[in-house]
Amino acid sequence: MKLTSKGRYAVMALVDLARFNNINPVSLRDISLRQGISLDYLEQIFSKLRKNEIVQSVRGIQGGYILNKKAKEIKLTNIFDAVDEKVKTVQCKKDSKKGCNGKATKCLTHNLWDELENHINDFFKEKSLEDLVKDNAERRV
Amino acid sequence: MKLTSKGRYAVMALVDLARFNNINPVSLRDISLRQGISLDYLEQIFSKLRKNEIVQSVRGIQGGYILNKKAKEIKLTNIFDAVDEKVKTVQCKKDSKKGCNGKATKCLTHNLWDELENHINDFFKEKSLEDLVKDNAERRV
DNA sequence: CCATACTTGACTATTTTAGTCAGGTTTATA
DNA sequence: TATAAACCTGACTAAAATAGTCAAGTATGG
Ligand code: FES
Ligand code: FES
Repeated sequence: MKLTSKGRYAVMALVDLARFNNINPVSLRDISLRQGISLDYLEQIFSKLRKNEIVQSVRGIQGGYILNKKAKEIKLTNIFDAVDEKVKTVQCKKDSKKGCNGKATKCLTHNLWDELENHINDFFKEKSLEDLVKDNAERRV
Repeated sequence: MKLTSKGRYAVMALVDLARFNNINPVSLRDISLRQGISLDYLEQIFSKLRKNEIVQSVRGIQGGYILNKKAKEIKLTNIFDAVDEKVKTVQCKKDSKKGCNGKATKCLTHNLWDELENHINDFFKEKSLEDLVKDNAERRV
C-alpha cells in the first residue's frame, strides 16, 4: 500500500499555500520552486482543488490561489477526495453483494479490509490543514 | 492508496489454511479452488511465507502447508512483511536526512506521512490470524 | 498591449502489478 | 518401483496505474 505523489503533492502544496495565505494569492510558480514539484503537474492538481472549492483562483499579474475556506475547516479527507486519491482496500464492489473473484458471497477477509479502510479514513477526517501548519511552525522554532 | 492483491491473497489464503489446520496439511490446489486465486500465483506467495517461517510445507502426495506458529502469534504485520507488502507513505529515504525532491531538509509534510504510516501499522500489529478466523466463524452462525 | 499566471486537454514514458509459463524435485502409496 | 500429487523456482509478460510532459489556449493588472 502506498501513497501516490498526487495526494502527497496536493497536501504539500496546500500547506505551503496556507502559510502565506491572508496576505496575497500564491502563484503555482512559487510553490513549484519552493517545493520542487513540476509546475504542469501542480496545474492539474489545482484545477481539481478549485473545482472542489478548496481553493479560489485569482487571474492576471500577481495572481495565484488562495484558500476558499478557513484552514481549520479543510480536512485531509476533503483534499484527497478532491484529487481522487482514494483509499481502496477491498477488491469487490462495495455496494454489490458479490465477493471478489466473482463469488456469490463476500470473501473471508472482506470485513477485515473494510475495517482497515475505516481506520485509515479516520486519520484523514481528523487532520486539518491548520493542524499541519501549526505542527510545522512549532518544529521550526 | 490501495492494497495490492498480493497482500490481500496472502491473508485470504492463510485464513483459509488456519481454518483447516490441526487436521491435515492443506494443499494450494484446494485453496486455489475455494478462494478463486491462481495456483501459480499462490505458489509464489507461499514460497515467501515459507521462507519467513509463517508456514511449513509437507511434500508429496497428501501434502500441503501447515501453520508454523499458533494462529494467535501470527499478526498481519508478519504476513505483510513476509510477502513484501509494505506500507509506504513517504517519498524520501527514511534513514537519510534529505527530503523528497532532493532538498536538504525534510519536506513540510514528512512528519504527517510518518504519523500516517504508524497509524496504519498499528492496525496490522494488533490483528492476528486467530482474530480473523474467529470473526469469520461468528459471522457464519 | 503584453507579460504574468491561470486553464484545459491530450499525450507518453516509466513503473508496478498481477499474473502466466515452463521446467523442475520430493514422496506416499498402489 | 512407477506414478501421480503436490511442492518449488525462476523467467517472462500483458495490462494497468502513475507521474508526469507538451501544446495551445484565456484572462487581467499595470
Ligand atoms: S474484498 Fe470484498 S469480497 Fe473479497
Ligand atoms: S516525504 Fe520525507 S521529506 Fe518529503
